[in-house]
Amino acid sequence: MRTDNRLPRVLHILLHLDEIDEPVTSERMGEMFGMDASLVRRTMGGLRKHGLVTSTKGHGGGWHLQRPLSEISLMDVYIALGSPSVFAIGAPEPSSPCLLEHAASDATRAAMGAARQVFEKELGRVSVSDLARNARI
Amino acid sequence: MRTDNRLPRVLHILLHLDEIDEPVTSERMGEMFGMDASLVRRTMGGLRKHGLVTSTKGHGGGWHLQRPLSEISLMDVYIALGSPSVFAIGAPEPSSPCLLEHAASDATRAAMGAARQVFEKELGRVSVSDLARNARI
DNA sequence: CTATCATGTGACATTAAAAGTCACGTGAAT
DNA sequence: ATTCACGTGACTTTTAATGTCACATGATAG
Repeated sequence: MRTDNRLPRVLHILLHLDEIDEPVTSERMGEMFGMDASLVRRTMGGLRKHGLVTSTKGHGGGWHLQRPLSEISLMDVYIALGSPSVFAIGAPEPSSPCLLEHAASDATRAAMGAARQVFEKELGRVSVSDLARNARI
Repeated sequence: MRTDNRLPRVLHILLHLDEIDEPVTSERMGEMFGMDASLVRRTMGGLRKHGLVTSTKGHGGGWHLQRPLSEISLMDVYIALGSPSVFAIGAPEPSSPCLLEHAASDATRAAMGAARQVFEKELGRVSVSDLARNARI
């Protein structure tokens, strides 16, 4: 399985976006972060739909923040990315009515559920501006 | 990325293995669990290396448990599978010395680390025989 | 008005790792 | 000696993220 690295990448983008006053084009972001401009648009598009950023077309257009970073939690970003699945391991729906298979699936899921809760709680209590503050120390 | 379903699958196998007195061949396991016999051998081989099961060759050979299920925690099984990576999301090593990129990576990793700890703790406090007990209720 | 800039998006190519398959070597029991 | 069963290298298949390309859409400048 290939890991989904969008969360840290988007956080990085947002942190820089906050330091630039004028709108930033996808093209420029692509150069800054080593991404294809089209991929930038696609990724940022998710954030736009969730009200984190806005985009303007035409001359002088580009991306800018819609809310201050202090009002965006890492969890908001994670959700805006579509709440990608956290786990590389899984427990598929049991393929048989076998109770032992169910027990094995359930136990695996229980551990994953507990881990997921912690993951989301951690993301929820940190704002993107907290990261900027940490970086400055 | 495709999810790694080996943990629940192997737990299921171990639970059945405990209910069969004679050694079970890979061939038979393959039929029981819808796997290629070769894949069974490969998967169980990991468990053998960690002392959870043993295998015998030749007539009447096959797989059997080396320890009672009450002495095997889900964490033992997870480790025997090679401690596969838990997460489908990730934070790669920062590609630049940019402090903001580091902060973004670190925050993501911190949440993942907390989640991983909980995942492993949950696995550690459940034995495979606990699953059998749950299934019987 | 039209040329240019920039986003929006469908379609396709690439990549990475699990899962699955095949073939054959090794060793044990009859 | 034959059959059974594991052990394992090498390969193919599968799946979803990632990345790329081309072009439509809409906004601004002059």
